[in-house]
Amino acid sequence: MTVTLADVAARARVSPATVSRVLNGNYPVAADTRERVLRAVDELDYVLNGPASSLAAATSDLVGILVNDIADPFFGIMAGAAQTEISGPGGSARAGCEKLAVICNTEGSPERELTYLTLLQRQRAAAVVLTGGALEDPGHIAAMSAKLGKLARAGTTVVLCGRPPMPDGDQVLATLAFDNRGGARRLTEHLLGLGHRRIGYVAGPPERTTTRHRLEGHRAALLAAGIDEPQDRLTVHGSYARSSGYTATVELLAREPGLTAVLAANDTVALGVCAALREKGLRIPEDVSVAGFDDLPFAVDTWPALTTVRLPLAEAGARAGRLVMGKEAAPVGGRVGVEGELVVRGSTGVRR
Amino acid sequence: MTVTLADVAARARVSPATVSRVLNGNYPVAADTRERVLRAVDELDYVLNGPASSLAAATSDLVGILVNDIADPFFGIMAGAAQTEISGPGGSARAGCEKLAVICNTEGSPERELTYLTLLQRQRAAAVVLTGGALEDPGHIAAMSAKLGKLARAGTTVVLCGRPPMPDGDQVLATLAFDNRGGARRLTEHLLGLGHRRIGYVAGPPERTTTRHRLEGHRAALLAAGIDEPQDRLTVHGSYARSSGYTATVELLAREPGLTAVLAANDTVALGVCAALREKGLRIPEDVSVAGFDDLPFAVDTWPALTTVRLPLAEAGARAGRLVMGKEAAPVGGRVGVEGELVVRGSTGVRR
DNA sequence: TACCCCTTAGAAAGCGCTTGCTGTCACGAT
DNA sequence: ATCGTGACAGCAAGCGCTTTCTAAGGGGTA
Repeated sequence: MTVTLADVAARARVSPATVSRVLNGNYPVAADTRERVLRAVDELDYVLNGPASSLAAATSDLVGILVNDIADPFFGIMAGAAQTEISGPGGSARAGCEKLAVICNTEGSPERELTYLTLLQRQRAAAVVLTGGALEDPGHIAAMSAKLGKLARAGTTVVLCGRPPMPDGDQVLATLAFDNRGGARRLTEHLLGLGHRRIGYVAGPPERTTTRHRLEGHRAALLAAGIDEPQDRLTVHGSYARSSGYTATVELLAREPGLTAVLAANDTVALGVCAALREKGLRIPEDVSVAGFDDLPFAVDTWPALTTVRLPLAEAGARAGRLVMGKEAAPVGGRVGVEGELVVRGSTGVRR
Repeated sequence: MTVTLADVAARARVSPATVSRVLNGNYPVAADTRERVLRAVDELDYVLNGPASSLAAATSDLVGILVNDIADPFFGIMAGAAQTEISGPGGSARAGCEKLAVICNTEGSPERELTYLTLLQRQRAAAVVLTGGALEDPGHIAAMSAKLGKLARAGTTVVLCGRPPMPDGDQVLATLAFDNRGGARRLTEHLLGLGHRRIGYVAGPPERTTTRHRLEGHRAALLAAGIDEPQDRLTVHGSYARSSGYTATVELLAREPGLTAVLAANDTVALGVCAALREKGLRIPEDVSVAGFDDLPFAVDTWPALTTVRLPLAEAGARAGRLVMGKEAAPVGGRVGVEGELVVRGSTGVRR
């Protein structure tokens, strides 16, 4: 029913071994033989049996990209860039041997993260890129570390992108970590420079490293400016969703009606913050300044446009893709810091 | 080096066949034997060899989801919902047999679309979901049709989501087609109802069916209202990117300074339209009304909020996932129309 | 002319799993 | 006591490919 290597071999009047070698191109085959084989492949419309090939060769051309939430452009942009780089040209010398770069959506669930890793391990994936902030839970970190270790030992290359380094980094080829602390710090300094002193902070989920790092940067800036009142009062945790920004802002305003600025966990959350403020009749930035984080594409289109910290998501994703494919040498130590750039737009202004 | 089925069998003191049956759960195995096997699996930390299993069983647990641009939430939302449904609970009775639902980013390229399909075919994928508008090119349609036919014959289930039906639909289990025509028509009628007569249209790439359908709906509404001047003058084609909306609006304004409304190919393009108008000093909606399409999450956060047509992306994606997994029976004829709902917000107003 | 080496093709042994078929055993029915 | 039957377990034959090893030819060199 389905065409096999043997069929192609018969048609080209060579042995299966020769067909395999033509297809893989890693063994000398005379030009006219190759020609004949390729013609047969074409005529029979032959498609290699991936599982059989992976079994025999003990490797596969599958590359996994794990993301927390693919509906969020933050991950979509990184994943897309990584995928382009991985399955793009130059990935490997021989034609017809493209990598199958696939995106796996963990929905932020630690279990699903591990499940996907197991599934990729089962498929003997050639490489894996993990994106997005990690969970702080020690149990999960240990489980991830163990799982990544197994993958690495089985020959799978692992790269982390936009995620803090593993405690014991030797399972991982390279880590691209965003400088969330520094970015948040610069953002808060910007606000302080505009005269703001009562600054609300809508943080992300407390169990994520990204949340903690951004919050730490924020607090460090406040502390450096001599503002050391108990900041917990002006910090509200939530999710990375827009609705979280809305709810948190209502809460913050109740706690401190004299708020003159609100910092959001990210741009999406900032949208919710703006909506809540507007609903209360507060003008942005005249009454309250607002800032986000990430600089997602829509940040420039809100009104006023969002002041934020630009993270080079596409560049980082692409670099992760190149690293994991060995197109680019891994840096010594395997760790690369990725800076965020403060982008000042209309949503922040001097304190009135 | 790596643990195999035989190792597990030895440890549990049963035959490999028994281990396989425990793992697959499709054959009676005595409770204590099963227990022993599972313990051995656990102790040895055994992970099934996917390729070997797929080869022997002639099926795999891979499910592909093709999207045009994963950085675009339009696709991210659909793909995420589909993936959740596919790899989620209830997908199959037996544990440890989750589907590996993966997203493949074609970047809108016909070649990459076919390449991914071949790659999935090579992996003997269990199912494939194709999202997003198709290309109008007859050559490509024929190639796709042929490829999908081969997949279907090889046992791969195919579902189209947010994409027009294939000309000869028997390769496909089901098609969820968005009613782009109807949505665009209602949107234009809304504008006409507000008194607008000079309506610019920023269309998407001419080679995509989505573009054509939306444009057809728009023109049908105009025609029904007795506006039959050569509409080409007020239509500009571009991409589905924000920048396209900006450029096109500049062009439209040059062609017709008396414009009182602009319809965009989608919400993202509408953002660019708004930016261009604002830059020209035109107020929205007082001077010019603007509307988008899709109702992406950010549409409510622009200022003013975007009037648009809501497409139930998550629902459609989820349904496609359920259909392709056989969790839901395919409708007779295999075709399902998905309606868009007009959502009126602040960006459209009566003509001044 | 004899020898060696290089190039290219084939034979065949797996890779690790699934599954049809063949036992084996215990039990109730005859 | 005998046989049929149902419930499990094992044997062994592949699934379609890769790759090592071996063989065959075809110059070049001495």
